[in-house]
Amino acid sequence: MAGPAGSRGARAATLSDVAKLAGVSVATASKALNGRDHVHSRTRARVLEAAAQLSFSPNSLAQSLLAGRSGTVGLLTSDLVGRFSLPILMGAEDAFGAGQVSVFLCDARGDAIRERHHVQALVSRRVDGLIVVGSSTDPRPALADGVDVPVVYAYAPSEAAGDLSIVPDNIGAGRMAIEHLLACGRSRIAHISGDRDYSAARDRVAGAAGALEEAGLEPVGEVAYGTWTEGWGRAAAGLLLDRSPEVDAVLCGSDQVARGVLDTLRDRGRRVPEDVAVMGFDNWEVVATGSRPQLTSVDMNLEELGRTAARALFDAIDDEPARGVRTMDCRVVIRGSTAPLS
Amino acid sequence: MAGPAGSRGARAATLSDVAKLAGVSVATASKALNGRDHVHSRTRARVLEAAAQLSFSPNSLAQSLLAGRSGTVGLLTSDLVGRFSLPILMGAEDAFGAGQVSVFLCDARGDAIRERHHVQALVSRRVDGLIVVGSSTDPRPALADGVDVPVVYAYAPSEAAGDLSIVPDNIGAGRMAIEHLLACGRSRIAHISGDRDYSAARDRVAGAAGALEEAGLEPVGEVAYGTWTEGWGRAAAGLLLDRSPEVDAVLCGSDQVARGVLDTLRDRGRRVPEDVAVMGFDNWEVVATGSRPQLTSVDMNLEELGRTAARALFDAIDDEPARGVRTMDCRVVIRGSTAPLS
DNA sequence: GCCAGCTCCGAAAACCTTTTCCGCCCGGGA
DNA sequence: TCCCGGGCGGAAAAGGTTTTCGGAGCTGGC
Repeated sequence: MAGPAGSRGARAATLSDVAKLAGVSVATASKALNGRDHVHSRTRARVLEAAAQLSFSPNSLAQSLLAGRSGTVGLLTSDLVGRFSLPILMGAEDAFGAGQVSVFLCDARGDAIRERHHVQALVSRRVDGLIVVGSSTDPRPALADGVDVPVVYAYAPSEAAGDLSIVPDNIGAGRMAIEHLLACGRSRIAHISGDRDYSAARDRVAGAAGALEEAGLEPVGEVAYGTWTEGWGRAAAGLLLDRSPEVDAVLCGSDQVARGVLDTLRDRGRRVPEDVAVMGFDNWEVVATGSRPQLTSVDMNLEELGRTAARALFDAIDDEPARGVRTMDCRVVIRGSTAPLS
Repeated sequence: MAGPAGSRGARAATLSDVAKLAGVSVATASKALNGRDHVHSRTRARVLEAAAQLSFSPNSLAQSLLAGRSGTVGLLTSDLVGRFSLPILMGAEDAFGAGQVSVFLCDARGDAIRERHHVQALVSRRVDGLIVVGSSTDPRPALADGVDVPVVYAYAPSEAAGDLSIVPDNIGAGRMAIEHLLACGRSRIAHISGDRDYSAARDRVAGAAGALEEAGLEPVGEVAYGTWTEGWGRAAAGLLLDRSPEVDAVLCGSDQVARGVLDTLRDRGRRVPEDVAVMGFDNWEVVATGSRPQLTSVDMNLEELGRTAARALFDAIDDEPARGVRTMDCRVVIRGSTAPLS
């Protein structure tokens, strides 16, 4: 059933088992399996045959021990449950998987103790590097000293200037969003944001304000800060329509807020996008495509951010360390909730 | 700056470095650090001091090599992007994290080749066990033979009867949902499901049908199969109201479908929950709490499922293997969209 | 026939830790 | 003073792999 390799519990075949079966030394078996020179093709074939027969799988622990590199990295998230860690994680996993690197996943659940604990374990396992994924774009404390492997911070930058961090360009994103609305011919643009305590919210607002000002336009009303929820979107939109009924576009702090805004607009009989254009943030696929009309949104390219972080970590491992904060461009994904004024 | 341990690139301190600094042999150093007997307390203190000074961290690779177990497990998902893998993964990570087990995360992206590749890598890294997380509750092929570590299948059961699988009890969930609606005094209950190709959809329907029959009730209309989207929910609800306006409760295949149903009910002037109760499935927090009214939903307890899978894997590693399919109970989370008829 | 040179293979060290077993030294008792 | 025992520390092996270096065997040329 389980093939000639024997069933579960049988000790895994080792290189010297293979060598014995092939009638050669371990050294020769190693060279044969690794494609080294100075092995006769007949011998090589015999070794390969023996290895296949025993379903030999080289022990990476031994290889790593000898090589001084484990071919593993640690991915340390502070909040897996959040929506932003996952795509980053996927991008990183993707980039590493291609390069034969295995990934240790650790979730600190926002707890510093737990984080130290995980870091300690990873160091002990001799990971070649570490990616630290934050749960918001606010700067976070650097890892404790004594971690002498390369570290790349993703999403949340490190507070220490000497570290390398990869973050989305939220200022540019705010600018981009406004530019899209302007391109749609809108000029009375309001901004319903999310939680003011998040730098992501403030940065987007700053970018948007900059773009408006450059276009010589005044924002409609104050920027409305609140929470990242549909409920807030509904409430803030109601207030907005009461105070500034002339509004012809609403930029929202997140897709959820935008959903709430859409709800209120529909209740008040405003057509989207004909009367009012609505734009979200984060491009959360199911939310953005589930709404009526589908939601134009800004995508932070988080998967690409994860891939970039992974590549940066590769470089750092290969002794080409970088430092500072690198920002990644966002992109506007256009759907039905924004359209040119006719 | 980086402390006495030396900066990045300096070879990590080894046990013999510690021994040398403490003026003892490696054997003694090992015993001292591991709390073994036959070490004088003065000696032990000296060793501990030396270890701290060098910020010594034992090399897990060497330990694993010697011990014959690595203290690592593989978590193999077929679809990380899906909504169901993540909670399972978190539960498992949680259960393992408590022990001293590290988790390798691999995403096969639904590709069998990629999956084999990952399994091969994990075997080579000598993981002590494997959890395979499927993307739907439909049975999936077992891992290839030749994997001689324990494997637990989560969410999607293995097709091979000898394997151990942990899956949510969707039949029971369907039953539970109906029982809740009955308890609310509803008797004209329709079911708008998701994609018929998913056993999750069919199982929930079967459970719901059984509960209705036991209550001596006829379902309102046929079960409507479609897709797992808001759009489908809106469309199906429209049809339902046209054909069976007497309906007083709608059980939906997912929270997204339920959102769509809520939309249509609102458009048609039906009050929820006064006129019609609506119930979702999956208890997707942001979706369920973002809607108006908030959505009663069935939670599959996926995090608990992940924890259970992890514990089962522990048992299997400790030579207490189990087999067959174990189902996990679901639970109803009651919110505003269902309430007793007044 | 002998030697040079090339091809192929094997012995051994290295990576780092744990554990077993042995030996040393010191104190106490005869 | 001698012996014994107990307490403490050290040498060495084991775990599996890679690499280096040396050596064996064979062929071809003189």
